[in-house]
Amino acid sequence: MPSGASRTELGDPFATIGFALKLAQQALRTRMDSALQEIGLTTPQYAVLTFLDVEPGASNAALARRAFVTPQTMQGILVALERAGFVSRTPHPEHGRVQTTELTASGRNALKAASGIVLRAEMCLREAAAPLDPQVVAAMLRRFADALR
Amino acid sequence: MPSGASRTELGDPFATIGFALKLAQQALRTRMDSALQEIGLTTPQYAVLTFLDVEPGASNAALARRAFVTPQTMQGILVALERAGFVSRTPHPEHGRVQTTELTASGRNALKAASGIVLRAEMCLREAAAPLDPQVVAAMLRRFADALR
DNA sequence: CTTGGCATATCAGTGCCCTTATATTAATAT
DNA sequence: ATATTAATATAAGGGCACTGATATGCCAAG
Repeated sequence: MPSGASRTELGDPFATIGFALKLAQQALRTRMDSALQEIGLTTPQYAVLTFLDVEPGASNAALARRAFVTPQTMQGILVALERAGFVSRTPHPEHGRVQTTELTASGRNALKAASGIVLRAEMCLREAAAPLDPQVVAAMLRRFADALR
Repeated sequence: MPSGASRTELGDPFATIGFALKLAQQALRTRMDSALQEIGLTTPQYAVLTFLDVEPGASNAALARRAFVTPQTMQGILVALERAGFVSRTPHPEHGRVQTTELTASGRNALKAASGIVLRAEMCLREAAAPLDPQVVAAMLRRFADALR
C-alpha cells in the first residue's frame, strides 16, 4: 500500500500543497524582484503602481484593502514609492485626514517598463500549469485564499 | 470577444496566476501563524522543527538548504528557537565551525501539538482543490518553482 | 452641541527574507 | 607547506508583513 500510512499523517513535506505553495510563491517573488530591481521596483511596489493606474487618487486605506494588507504595511510601501519619486501624495481637499496618492510621470514610465517583465513571468507560470487550464488554476488559488478564511 | 483584448495584456490582476498565488500563500501564512501562535510558534519555525525531527543534529547551513532560504535567514530563526527553548545548539565535535542543532523535549512537544493544526490547514487546501487531484496540484506548484528558475 | 463610533493615517516593535560583508575553519591544489 | 577555494557562522541593513497603540477627522445619535 504505497499510498501512505494513514489519513492523519502528512508524510513528506514536499508532497503537501501547503509547502509547495510556499515554494512557488517564494520563487515567483524572487524572480519578480530580481527582474524588477533593474527599474528600481519591488514586487509589492509594482502591484501598488498597477492599482494606482486604474484608480488614481486612491487613499492609503483603499490601496491596503485592494492588496489585502494592513494600512500599516501599505503605508511603508507608499513612503518608499514617494521617496523614489514614483508617486505623489497630497492631502484630500475635503477630507482632512485622507492622503490621496497619484502616479508621477516617472511612476507611469516605471509601470510601463515593468509590465513586460511581469507578463513574461505570468507566461512562465501558465506554461508550467499545463495541461491544466490557467484560468482553472487561478480560480483554484483564489478558492485556497477563501477556504483559509 | 470576451476572452480578452490581446495576449500581451494582463487584464484584471485577480485573473492572473501570479496574483492569485500571492493571495493564497498570504492566506495560508496568516492562518498558520494565528493558529500556531497559541503554542508559541511561527510558520517558518514549525517548518524547521519538522526538519530537525527527521534530521537531528543538522547544521544551520543544511537547514537553510532544505528550506530554500539563505543561511542568514535560518540563523535568525534558529536564534529565536533557541531563545524560546525549542532547540539546543552545540558545537560540532569534529568540525570546529559547525553548530549542530537538536530538538529539546519542549521542542518535541511543540511539534506534536502543531502537527494537528497544520494537518487541518492542509485538509482545507485539499478540499478547496476539488475537483482537482491534490497530488496533481502539488506537482504543478513544484513545477511553478522550477519554471521560475 | 456633544459624545460615541468609525475610518484614516502614522509610529513603534517583531519576524522573516533578502543582499552584502566579515571572519573562521575545512578541503584542495600547487 | 603554503596558498587558494569552499563552506560555515554571524553581523548589518533594507523591504514587507503583522500586531498594538495613538491621534485626528467625519458623521450620526442622543
